[in-house]
Order: sequence, then structure tokens, then C-alpha cells
Amino acid sequence: MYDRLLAEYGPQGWWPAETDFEMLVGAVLTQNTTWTNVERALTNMKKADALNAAALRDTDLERLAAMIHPSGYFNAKARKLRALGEFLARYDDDLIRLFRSKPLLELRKELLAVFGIGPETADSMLLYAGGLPIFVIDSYTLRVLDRMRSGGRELKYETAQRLFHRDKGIDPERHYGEFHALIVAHGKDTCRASDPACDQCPVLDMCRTGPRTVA
DNA sequence: GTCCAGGTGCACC
DNA sequence: GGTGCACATGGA
Repeated sequence: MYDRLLAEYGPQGWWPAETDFEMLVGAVLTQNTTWTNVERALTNMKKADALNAAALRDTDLERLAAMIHPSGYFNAKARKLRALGEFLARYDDDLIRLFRSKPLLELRKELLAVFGIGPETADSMLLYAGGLPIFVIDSYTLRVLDRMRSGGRELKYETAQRLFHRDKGIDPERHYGEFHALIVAHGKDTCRASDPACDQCPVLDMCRTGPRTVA
């Protein structure tokens, strides 16, 4: 699956951010939102010199919401960014210090306790900003995995994540970041949510309904 | 007009 | 532990 996606879409080189801090903010802003809208919000934040942890804490919530308006859910996301800023203060806004402070799963648990950070956002932050070996599951991933399996009940986040983690053919350091990005590229390219059959997929011929040979 | 996008929190059962 | 709903903009 990885090889086919890479051959079709080429290296994605994720995450698209200039700094690790920008990555964290982008992870919150992109929740259920297109990346182009996130870019607009990030541009506004840069112009306002608000793309730093202190600004997330100090900027008026209303003003913060206005900046990130294009990314949707702006009131909710403004509160989430505030919570992120306050969380980072515990580590003196030092991301190196944060990601080196404790074992991966403890870090994950801590991130999940922050308002606005759920499983996908936490894992994205750990993988792309922290450089830690954890696979990111998103709606595209669940959709494609569900289609690869013959009916039955749908996968949950941690179950899907386990499938990637226990696959010895995938090297965490080399493949996790790129693999997730490729799945997103494929998800954007084809397999609309409203096409339950998805039997015309030109890239992944296992991405169809009906009997499967893939586990 | 309808559907969808790199989810999450919360109230209910 | 699961389900339903709110949160909101912008492009196809």
C-alpha cells in the first residue's frame, strides 16, 4: 500500500510547517477543515505576530478568533489554541524540553488531557513535531481500512493504529510520517465519503467493497 | 442547494 | 462505551 501510494503521489514531505510550533498550531486549526483555510488562518497569525506560545496565551480571545476565522469553528479553536499555549508554558514554551520530558505514551496521555487535543491531533504533534514513532489515524485512514476489510464492524482509532504499529514491514522512523501523508493525498484524490462502493479506485485496487484477501 | 474537509468536547443513555 | 449534536468557513 505504501509503495503504491508513493509511486502514485510522490513524497509528500509532511508536515507543511516552517517550525515545530507552527506545526502544533496547524494541527489544531486543521481539525475537520481544509488545509487551504488553515493556511489563511496561519498567514493572519503571522501578520499579527501571533504565531508564538506567548501570543496564544495573551491575545484577546476575540482577536484570536478573528485571525483564525477562515479555518472555521473559530471560537472553539481560539479556546483550543489558548489551552495549547497554557500547556506549553509548563515547559517554558520549549518544544524540545516537552518532547524529551517523558516516555511517548505518557506524553500522549498528557496531550490528550489538553482541551482541544484529541487522538489524531496528539499523535500528529508527537510524530511531526516531536519526531516520535507513533502512527496517525484520520478519517481517510479509517475509511480506506474499512474498505479493505470485508464488511463487518468499523475500526476504532486505537485498533487501526495497532495495525500499523505491529506491521514489521513499516519502519517508524522512515515511513510513519510519509505514509500518513500519502493516505491523506489518496483520500483527497479519490474515495469520496459518499461513494460507499469505491470500486473504481485506480491506485489501490484493494480499496473496494466485496471479498478481500487483505487482513 | 448539497456535500465535504487531515476532529473534538460534551451531554445523554 | 456508544451515540448524537454543536462547532463554522470555503470549495467542489
